[in-house]
Amino acid sequence: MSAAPLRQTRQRVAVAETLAAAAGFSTAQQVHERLVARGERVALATVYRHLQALAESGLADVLRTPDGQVAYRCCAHGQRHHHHLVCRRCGHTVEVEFGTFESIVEELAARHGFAEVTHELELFGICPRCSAG
Amino acid sequence: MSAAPLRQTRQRVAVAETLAAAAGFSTAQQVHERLVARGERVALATVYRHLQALAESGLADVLRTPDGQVAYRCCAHGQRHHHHLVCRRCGHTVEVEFGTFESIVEELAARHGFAEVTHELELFGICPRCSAG
DNA sequence: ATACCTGCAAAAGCTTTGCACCTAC
DNA sequence: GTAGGTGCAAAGCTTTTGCAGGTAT
Repeated sequence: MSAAPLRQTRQRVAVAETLAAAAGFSTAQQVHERLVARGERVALATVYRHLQALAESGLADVLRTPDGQVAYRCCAHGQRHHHHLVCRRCGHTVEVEFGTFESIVEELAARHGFAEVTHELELFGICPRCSAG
Repeated sequence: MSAAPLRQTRQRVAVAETLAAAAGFSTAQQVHERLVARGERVALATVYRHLQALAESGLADVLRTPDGQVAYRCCAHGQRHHHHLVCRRCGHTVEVEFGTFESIVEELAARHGFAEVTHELELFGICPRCSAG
């Protein structure tokens, strides 16, 4: 019934470390590229599997890039739901929390009688660094 | 330089009508299905092309479903940016506008020095009708 | 007549899956 | 020793694209 225990493999560690080291969001492909560049040999399919696992266990955030890829980001904060401001150019990410917004969503869902409402807010822009360059 | 004039074809009308008739968001595949069911013969590729065109010209909203498909919805409101509360089960959609939110986003982007910020808020839940059933 | 549009089919991505082998426990 | 993990390759999906023929204007 409970989930099977996860094994500590070279690949699992490598994927988790690579994701953790990244500043913003990374796609499976990007994580794989970095691993290869680092000299680690990990199959792309394995990267996909680990990223999914990380997301499911709540250790990573998931979002979809505007062009449809799935991107993951190591999630330092525990349970706290938060949003992101992502630079379209360099991927630099600012983590954002604003209670005001959360409560607006709740109030809104209630007003329309919607249940089990999940919300995902994506903000894409150009960060100050890229604007300057 | 300017866009070529759009021709009034059977397919264009059929796709636009089908999208307009739908209550919530529709994917290209769904629109195509409905067309076929209605007896219209339109190629899937053509549906994709028209939906993209509708979105580009601002006549349709675009969003990505949680599983990665692109969904479109006929957009009655002109320029006004708005968001949606979408039923995960039946697709029933409520159009939502809340100025408070828009200003929060602007203030937030400014605070972090981000430029050209676009935002998309997706709310998925179970609508009252489906909850009752 | 001439752009533009359509259909078909193939290609292109990203992601998932099947299966035999491997390895942490 | 065994259950879970991995690699490889193939399949699955949605979406895009090339091209020859069709059609509004």
